[in-house]
Amino acid sequence: MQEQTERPTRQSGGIRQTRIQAIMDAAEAEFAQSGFQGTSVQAIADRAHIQKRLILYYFSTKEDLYKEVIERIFLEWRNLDPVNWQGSPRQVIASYVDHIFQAAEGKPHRSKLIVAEMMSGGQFGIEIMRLRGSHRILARTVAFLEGCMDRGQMRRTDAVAFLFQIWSAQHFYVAFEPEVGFFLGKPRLTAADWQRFRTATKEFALSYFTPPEEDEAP
Amino acid sequence: MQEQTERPTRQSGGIRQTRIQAIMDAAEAEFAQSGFQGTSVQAIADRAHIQKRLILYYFSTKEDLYKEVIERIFLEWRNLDPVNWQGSPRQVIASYVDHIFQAAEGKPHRSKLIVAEMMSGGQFGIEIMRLRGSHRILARTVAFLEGCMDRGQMRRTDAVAFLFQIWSAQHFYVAFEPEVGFFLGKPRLTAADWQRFRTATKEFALSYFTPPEEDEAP
DNA sequence: CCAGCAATTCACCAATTGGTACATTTTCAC
DNA sequence: GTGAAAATGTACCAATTGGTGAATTGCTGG
Repeated sequence: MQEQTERPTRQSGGIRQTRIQAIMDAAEAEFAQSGFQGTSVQAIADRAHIQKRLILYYFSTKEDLYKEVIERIFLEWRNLDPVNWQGSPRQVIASYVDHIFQAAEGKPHRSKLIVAEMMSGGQFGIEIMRLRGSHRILARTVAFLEGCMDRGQMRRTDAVAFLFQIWSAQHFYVAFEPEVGFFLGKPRLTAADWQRFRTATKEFALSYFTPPEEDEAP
Repeated sequence: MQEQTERPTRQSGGIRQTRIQAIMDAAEAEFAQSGFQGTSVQAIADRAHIQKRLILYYFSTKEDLYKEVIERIFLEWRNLDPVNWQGSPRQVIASYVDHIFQAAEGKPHRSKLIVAEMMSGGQFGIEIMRLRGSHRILARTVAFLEGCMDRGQMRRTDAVAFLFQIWSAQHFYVAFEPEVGFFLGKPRLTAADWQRFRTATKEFALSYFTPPEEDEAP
């Protein structure tokens, strides 16, 4: 990835990075709401309280901005992925679910933007995943799960589908917040609601594993 | 709603219904791909091989068309919802999962469009659900599940979250087809892939229920 | 203090947007 | 057939789209 190969390359004060971050934050929210085609540069400018021209100064095209926003998301997601893999399988999975739900609750835009990107074909997102070798992350996690199965710690099942089931729950609660809220009779989900569904998802995932030892803390 | 209170109200030949269906089909696909804001009337016209003017003749505004497309989706979904509720709980749930996955696989646009609508706030979709009293469908299904729990046929759990888990899987495979395909090393999901994930989702759902009687066919 | 570059603003472009006015052609009950 | 409504085509509208040129402001090192 070309970190420094921006437009006006030189060394730069903090202003540059500040602006870029502000623009990308605003773009993330707008793209998440209306997708790439549905988002105008003007809308991003309005949200960032900035001149439209400035956006096209820092990012030469709307597409460039979009790509960099997506790239940033995948970059951040990578960090919270394997969750160290320490502790018992149950602890690892519980921690994994907690982490991705926490990320989704804290920055719902990120999750929504990826959903929008995939729904419109996912060409940019897939390209980045390809470059990053994202399939390795999945392969590693699947290997971990199948190891658990081999050792009799986990009920045998389709490991890939098992992972997708967890991912899908996270994306669902973010993307369908209005609908979930409607069914719950409230306009927005509260922290308690999020905890409820995170717990339920964790319970589902853990139901595949053999019960904990007596000396293991919940 | 007002079925006949269209624009040119009179009785009308088959041409009218044919055109309207063609327009709505094209609109469904375009809206699903790019959302409401991101879809131009021209794009819909191109896909339907029709003049743009004609779309605004049958539907006075883009928003009208959008609303009617959404309404049609909810209308069709309602039909395949309760699945008669006949047979053992296991059979009912298995049939339920089969039906919604079959619907998603057959008409992925419908599912994607609802996702897009919810991500952009869901104002139109929620309004329609409110008018239709969609919460009743959920309540009825939840009651069914809790009845199963009371009778000891199902492991006790959060019934609402259980249902959401099934819904989320369906939406996930539709919306994330490019990503799922990437992980599977293929551009698009085959019928076999769909069957794989449908089976996995069914297996997950059924794992909450007590094992079948010996005399029950799988 | 000022040269030089980064940051910002103003004005503008052609193309496209959703939508309309109006003329013309098809359709169809009588 | 005929008349009237429905369906379609042509031309157009003001507003917005992504993007550019060039001038202006602000900052910082020498």
